[in-house]
Amino acid sequence: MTSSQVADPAFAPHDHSHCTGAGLAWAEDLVAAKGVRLTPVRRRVLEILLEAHRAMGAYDVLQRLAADGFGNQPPVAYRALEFLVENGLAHRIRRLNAFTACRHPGQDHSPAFLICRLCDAVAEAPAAPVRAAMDAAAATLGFAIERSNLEASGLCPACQPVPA
Amino acid sequence: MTSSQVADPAFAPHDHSHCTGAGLAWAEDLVAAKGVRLTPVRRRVLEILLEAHRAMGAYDVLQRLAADGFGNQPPVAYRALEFLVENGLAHRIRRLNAFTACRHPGQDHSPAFLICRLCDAVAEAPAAPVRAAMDAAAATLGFAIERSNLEASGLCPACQPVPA
DNA sequence: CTATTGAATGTTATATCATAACAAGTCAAG
DNA sequence: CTTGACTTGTTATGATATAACATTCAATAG
Repeated sequence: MTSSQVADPAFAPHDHSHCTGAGLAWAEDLVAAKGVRLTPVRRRVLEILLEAHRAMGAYDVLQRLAADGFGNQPPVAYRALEFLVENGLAHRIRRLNAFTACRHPGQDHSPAFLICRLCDAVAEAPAAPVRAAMDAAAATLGFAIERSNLEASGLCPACQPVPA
Repeated sequence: MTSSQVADPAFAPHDHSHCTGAGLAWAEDLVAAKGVRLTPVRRRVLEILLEAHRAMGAYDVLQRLAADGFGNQPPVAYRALEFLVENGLAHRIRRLNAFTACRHPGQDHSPAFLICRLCDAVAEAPAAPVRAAMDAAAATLGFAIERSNLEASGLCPACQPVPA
C-alpha cells in the first residue's frame, strides 16, 4: 500500500453529506461539554476523516493537512488523531494501521469493525452484545477491561460471491 | 519499547513446562494432519514463543533465532510467524505489534486477548460467546467474517488497586 | 542416479508506521 | 504584561514490515 487509503464506506449507500455535518456538530458539543479544545488542526483532521468516509493512514491525513497549510511532519497528524480517538470522535483500526471518524458519536458504544478484505470497506457494527460477552469473559479471569479493539475481516455484502 | 517483549503469562501460576510440550505436540500432529512442514525455523520460533510464554515482537524472536544460528534478517522471523498464525499455532496481537503462541491449539476457538496495560500480561480468554456476538452483528449487515482480532486492554487481577 | 521442480530460507534493500525531544507560538488567568 | 498550560511546528530517529531476488533443500519424475 503506497497510499493506505482504504476504499468505500459502510456497506449501504446513504446521505453522505449528512455524516460530515453531524460529526462536526457532535464535536462542537463535545468541546463545550468537556472543556477540551477543537483546534483548527484537530477540526480539519476530523473533517478529513468524515469526508473520506473511510479508514485513512496517518500519513494520508498528514498529506491533506499539509495541503491545507498545516505542518507536514508526522507528529502533527498523530497528535490530532490521538486527540480525536481519546475523545471518542475517531477510532483506530489496528489491523489497517489506520483511523476512521466515529460514525455514532455520543452513544457509549465500544465499536466493532468489520473490514472487507477485498474492497477495504470498514463498517462500524453494533457491538453492545459483543462488548457484554467480552466483559463476561474478562470477569471470569478477574480482568477489568478499559478499552477494546474488536476487529474482524472478511467479505462485505458487495464482495461476496453470488450464490448459485 | 526498545525491546518489545511483554511481561508475564496468563494471570495465574501454572505448570509452565507443560505448555511447551503440549504446544509442540500439537504442532507435530497438525503437521501430520495438514501436510504442512514444521521446519526447524518454524519449530524453533514456536518453541521460543511457548518458552517465553508472553507476547513477543518479531524482532525479539529474530534475535533469538539469530542466536541459534538461523538467519538474522526480518523476513526470516516474519515468515515463520506468519506460518504459525496461518496454522493456528500462534496469534498476532495487533495492539502490541506482537505474537504469542496459541494456548489452546486445536480447539476451534477464535481467541480474545486481555492485555494488562501495566504489566503487559496477555491472557487468551474463552471467546466463543464473543465470537457469536460478532457473527450476529455481522449478519445484520450481511458481512461474512473470516478472521477476527478481539483485543481488550485494561488491568489484570494483580495490577488492580486493592479495594478499600 | 540425476534432473526438475516447488517450497523454504537467506539476504539486500527499502517501505511504512510511530514517537521522543525540543523550540516556538498561542491564549487565558492573575 | 507576565506567567504557565497547552498546542503546534520541527528535527531526528526508532520500530515495524515487506518486496524482490538469490540460494538451498527435499521430494520425485524420468
